[in-house]
Amino acid sequence: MEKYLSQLNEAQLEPTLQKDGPMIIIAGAGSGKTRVLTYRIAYLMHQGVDPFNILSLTFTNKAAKEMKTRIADIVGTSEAKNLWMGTFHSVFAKILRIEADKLGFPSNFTIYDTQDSDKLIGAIIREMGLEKDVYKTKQVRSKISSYKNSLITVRAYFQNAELIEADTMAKRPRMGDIYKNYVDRCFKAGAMDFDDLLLRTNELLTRFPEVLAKYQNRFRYILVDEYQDTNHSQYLIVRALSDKFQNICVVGDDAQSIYAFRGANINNILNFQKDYDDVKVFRLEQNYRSTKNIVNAANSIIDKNKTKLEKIVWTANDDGGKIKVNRLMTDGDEGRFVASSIFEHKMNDQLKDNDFAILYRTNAQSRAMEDALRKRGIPYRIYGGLSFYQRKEIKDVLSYLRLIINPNDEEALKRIINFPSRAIGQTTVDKLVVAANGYEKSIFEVMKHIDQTEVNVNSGTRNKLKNFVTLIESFQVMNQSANAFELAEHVAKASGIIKEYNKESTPEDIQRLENIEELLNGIKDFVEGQMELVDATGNIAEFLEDVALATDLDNDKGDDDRVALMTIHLAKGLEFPYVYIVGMEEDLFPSAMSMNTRSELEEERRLFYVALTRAEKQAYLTYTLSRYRWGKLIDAEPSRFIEEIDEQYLDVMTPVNDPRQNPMLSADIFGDVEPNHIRFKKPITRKSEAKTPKFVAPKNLKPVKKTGAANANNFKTNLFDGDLAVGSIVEHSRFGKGEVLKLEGKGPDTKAEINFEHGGVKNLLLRFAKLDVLG
DNA sequence: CGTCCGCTAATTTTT
DNA sequence: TTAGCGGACG
Repeated sequence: MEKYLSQLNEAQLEPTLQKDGPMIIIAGAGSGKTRVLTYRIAYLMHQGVDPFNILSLTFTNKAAKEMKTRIADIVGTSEAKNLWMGTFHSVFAKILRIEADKLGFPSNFTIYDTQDSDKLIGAIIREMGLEKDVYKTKQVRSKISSYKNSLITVRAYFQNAELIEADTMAKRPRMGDIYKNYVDRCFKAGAMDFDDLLLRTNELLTRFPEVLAKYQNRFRYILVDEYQDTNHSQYLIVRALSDKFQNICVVGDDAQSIYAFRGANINNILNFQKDYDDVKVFRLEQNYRSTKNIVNAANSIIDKNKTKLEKIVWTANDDGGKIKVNRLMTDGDEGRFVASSIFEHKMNDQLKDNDFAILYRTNAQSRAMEDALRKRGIPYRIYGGLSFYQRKEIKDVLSYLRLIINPNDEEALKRIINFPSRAIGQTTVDKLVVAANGYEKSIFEVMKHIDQTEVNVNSGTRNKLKNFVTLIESFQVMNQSANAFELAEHVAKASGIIKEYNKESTPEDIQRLENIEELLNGIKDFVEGQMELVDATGNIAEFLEDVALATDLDNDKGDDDRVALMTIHLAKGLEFPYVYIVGMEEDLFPSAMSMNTRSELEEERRLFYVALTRAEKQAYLTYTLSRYRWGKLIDAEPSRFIEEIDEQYLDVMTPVNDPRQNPMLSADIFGDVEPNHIRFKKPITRKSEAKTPKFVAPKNLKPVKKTGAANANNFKTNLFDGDLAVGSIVEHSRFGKGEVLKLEGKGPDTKAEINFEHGGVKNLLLRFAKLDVLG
């Protein structure tokens, strides 16, 4: 143990050795807080605290896993195994499964993801006959989510005249009824959404004092990481559980609070000292990660915020290079600039691809970056966005598995009852839903006893419904004896999903089959991994829980050498030698939606602070003069955040008085020439940008691994009128070969009438059509 | 009941 | 610029 403790500096050692009582560690970016947390837990165990009595809550499952591994290295694997460690959601999902019956839930309750919630809310709005333009599904969902995060239950809502008044004023007087229906339907389906995992935990701890006492006694030492991002619901859970022993250690950085939009309350960390008696306060202010220039620049930014805890982050590291600021003409140029720059660094400084990260405010910005990296043959990996588990084919397979575990799962059932097609249409499903609501049973129950119900369907449909029930029940029988992998493989085949995608061999279908195969492999890995664990069964239910709460980051093996692309939110907690922060423009960053109030703007500023402090050696900022948004070129202005950085830490590469100067850029505009040998052939104008063929991403990119070079071949470029003439022979990925009959219009807006061998005569806009010219 | 087609809204961030 | 939804038709 001493060996490890000697690795800590004075400021880190103090909180590590502080065993009892409430404490807060205010930890600046890159100050080694993970190390402190890790060693503190190890030290607690070294001091004789039973790992069963330690609860550690982290922000991602990956963080938990890493911490556990590091602790295992110090105290031994068998001891580390007994620690409770994970995200709020995963830890309390586990507890809720144990205590589910008290709340009237089955222990195998389903966890609804956002998509499931949206579908259910949409269905309820439709069933209630409300106008979908007034009651927008996503708005309603986020409203319900914020109620839940503030512990406003349906009953509390209806008792709160102010809330009702507010919703009425907002022209949504039925909000409360939708909320009630949503909660009822989730309950009946045996399902909890993300917010329920916290809300129901609170309900459990409040309504059942003996349960609270049980977990208070169990979790004698509680640690919470990223405390600045906890919401009210999480705050109350932590308070309740720590109330008896008061051995509560929270770690966080108010300057990195970036999840207010999801209910996080920065006051939780600002007010911690008021919540407990005799709080010990520790500060970690030395940054070990970044250069002086980066640390100081970041400090000069966060200084602009009014709401903050005082702390001074400093570093003993080298000055390093100043932060480079580059202006580009368009987002396409921005991508090419970043790709060139990465390419140069790799060559000149002997760096690896995973030394680089490209960070952006919105997921939509990844496209331009991808295109440029792919052209350059630089391998990359996109984090976030549409995750693997949200893909249609994957969700379909998972829905079968979900239904096996919990046949009341309404969203899973609706998804697959007619996929693959069983001739059970919307009309029939609507009737079933009505009946289910009437009988206060789940849809599956109604189907099971269809002959004893009043549901008005003909005998043919009746049989189809019975067949579906039989199919699911046969899977359930198999689940008694088979492991998760055997079951999933059987389901994929017997449900007809595999056959469905084997029908035609379009590239999309092939991709989908590959994805399903990858899912099955994942399940296999999971089963094998579970064999080693004591308290795990290898059952499909456990796999589904992992999936429901997994984030894209959690699945990262971290072993491949690729440039990382992700939103700044996702980058929190990570570090990279070279960081490119792109799209530094007003209305984009800070986002146009976040400039209404001071607190929103301050959150954007903290987000920028997070972005900048990811960089170890060098940070780049880029912005453009115009950017494609909604398919149109929109003028852009540089972000106010650039100006807010003290200029002594900046290297402005493209001064404002010289709009075209940009030596790196020209290389890629006209082809992939080595950056150092380029000369401008033409001034860079919008026209030359337009002439650059734009790559069109395929419908289904390989989800997890993406190598630029590997995919480059199959792309079809978008055509312009000059490329085609009447009589040209073209090929389309779906319609096959065809002859151009007529051309109409100019430039990218050209319309072409083409007679295809599959599909006959079609009118296509060249701007969108994916065509190859054959002759 | 299923498929095709055209309209519309989305782009803030996610456990 | 695209995905997703609803309406029309077979």
